[in-house]
Amino acid sequence: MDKKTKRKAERTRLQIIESSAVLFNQKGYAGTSMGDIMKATKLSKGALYGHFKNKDEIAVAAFQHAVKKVAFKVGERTRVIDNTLDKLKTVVYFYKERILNPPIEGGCPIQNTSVDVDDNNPILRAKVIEALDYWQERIVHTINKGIRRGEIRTEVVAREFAIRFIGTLEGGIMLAQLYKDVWYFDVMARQLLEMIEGLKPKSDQTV
Amino acid sequence: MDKKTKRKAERTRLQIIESSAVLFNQKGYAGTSMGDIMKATKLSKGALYGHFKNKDEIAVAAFQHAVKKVAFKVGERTRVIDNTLDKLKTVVYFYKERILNPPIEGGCPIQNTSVDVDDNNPILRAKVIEALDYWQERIVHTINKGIRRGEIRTEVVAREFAIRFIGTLEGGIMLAQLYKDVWYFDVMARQLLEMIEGLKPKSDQTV
DNA sequence: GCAATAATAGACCGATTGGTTTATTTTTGT
DNA sequence: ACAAAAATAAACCAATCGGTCTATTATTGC
Repeated sequence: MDKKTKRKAERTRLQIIESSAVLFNQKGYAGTSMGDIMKATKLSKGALYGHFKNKDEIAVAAFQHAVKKVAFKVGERTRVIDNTLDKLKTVVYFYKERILNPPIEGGCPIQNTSVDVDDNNPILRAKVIEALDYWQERIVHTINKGIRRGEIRTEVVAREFAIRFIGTLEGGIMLAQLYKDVWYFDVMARQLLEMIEGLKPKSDQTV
Repeated sequence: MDKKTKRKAERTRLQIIESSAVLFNQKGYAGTSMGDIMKATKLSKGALYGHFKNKDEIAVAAFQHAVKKVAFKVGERTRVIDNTLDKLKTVVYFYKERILNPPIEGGCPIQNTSVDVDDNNPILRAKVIEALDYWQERIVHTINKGIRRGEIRTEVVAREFAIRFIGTLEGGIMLAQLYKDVWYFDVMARQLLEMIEGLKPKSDQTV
C-alpha cells in the first residue's frame, strides 16, 4: 500500500533526521542521547541503528538537514527579489521576523553547532565550515552581481562584506536568543541595513 | 605548614573552579563529566562533592570565574587608557591579539555558555544574562563619559552602541573560533574600529 | 498471495553517568 | 603534640550512555 511514496526506509530516515535536528539544535551533540531520539521519533534502537551507523552520522545528517531547511526558507523569500540590495535586506527582514520562531527550533544551526563542536568533533566541524563557506559564496555572488549591474559600488570587497554580514547577523542571533528578546536583534538589524545602504554607489545613496 | 595561605578548602575550591572552567568552556555543560573534572584536578569524587553540592554548582562557579578572568585581562589593558575612544579600540585590539589564544581556552565563555545553555539550564542562563548586562553597563558608562568629555557625539545612544559593539565582537569571535583563523575576526575588528571612529563629533572625524 | 527481503522491537552489553556514603588521612587551633 | 575538625579517597549505587544482536514483523517485487 502507498506505492506512490518512496520506500519506507527513506521516509523513516527523514523522520529520524527531522526529529533529531530539533534535538541537536536545542540540546547540542553531547546533550542529545539516542534515548532522546528514540522518544522523539517513537522508534526503537534497532530502527535507529538500521538507518545510521552511529550517533555521529545522525548528527551530521541532522545538521545538514537543518541548514538546508533554513536556507530554503530564506530562499523562498529572497528568490523573488531582483535588486541585489533589496535581496540582502530581505535576508535581514527574514531573520528579524523569525528570530523567536526560527525554522528549526533552537535557533541558527550553524551557530549552535559551531559553538558546540568547534573544539571536539572535527567531522561535524568540517560540515559547519562547509555550510558557512557556501553561505559566504552566495553572498559574494550576490554582491558581484550587484556590482555588475551598477547597484553596488565597484570598490566593495565582496568576501569581506559577506563576513561582516554573516558575523553581524550571528552576533544578533546570539544576543536575541539568549535574552529571548527581538530588540537585541533589531539593533543589529539596523546596523546591517546601514551596511547594505553603504554598498550603494555614492551618487544614489539614500541614507 | 603554609600558614600564610588561606585554608586548604579555599585553595582546593579554586583549583576545581579553574580546571573545570576550561573544561566547560571547551566541551560544554553536558559534554563535561564529573570524571573529566576528577581527572583534570587529580581529585577524588569525594573531594569534589565536599566543595560543591552538584555539577550545576561547579558549572556556575566555573562560568563566573571564567568571565571574571576575561574581564580582568581586558581591564588590565584598558584601565591605563584615558580617552574613551581609545579605550574601546583597545578592547578590540585585545580580542584580536588573543583570539586564537584566549584567556580561557575554548574562547569567550559568554558565547559558549550562552549557546550551550539558552534552552536547557535556566540557572546558568540567568548568570550569562547577568554577565552580559554588566558588560553592557560598562560600555554604556564609557560612552556616557565620552559624551560628557566631548570625545563622543551627544546623539549617540549608549545602550544601542553597546549592543552593536558586543554583538559584532561576538560574531567575529564565533567565525574566527570556527575557522581557527584570525582573518575572520580581523574583518569584524575593522568594522568595530569604524564604528568607534563614527562616535566622534563630526568636526574632528579622522576617517 | 507468497516468498524474499527489509525494517523494527527490545533484550542485552560493558562502560560511564551524576551522586552518596563511609572509612581514612590531613589540616587545624591550641 | 595532640585532639577535634575538615578534607579526601574510593567503594558503591541505580540510571543511563552508545552500541550490538537476534527474533519478529512489515514491506516489497513478482
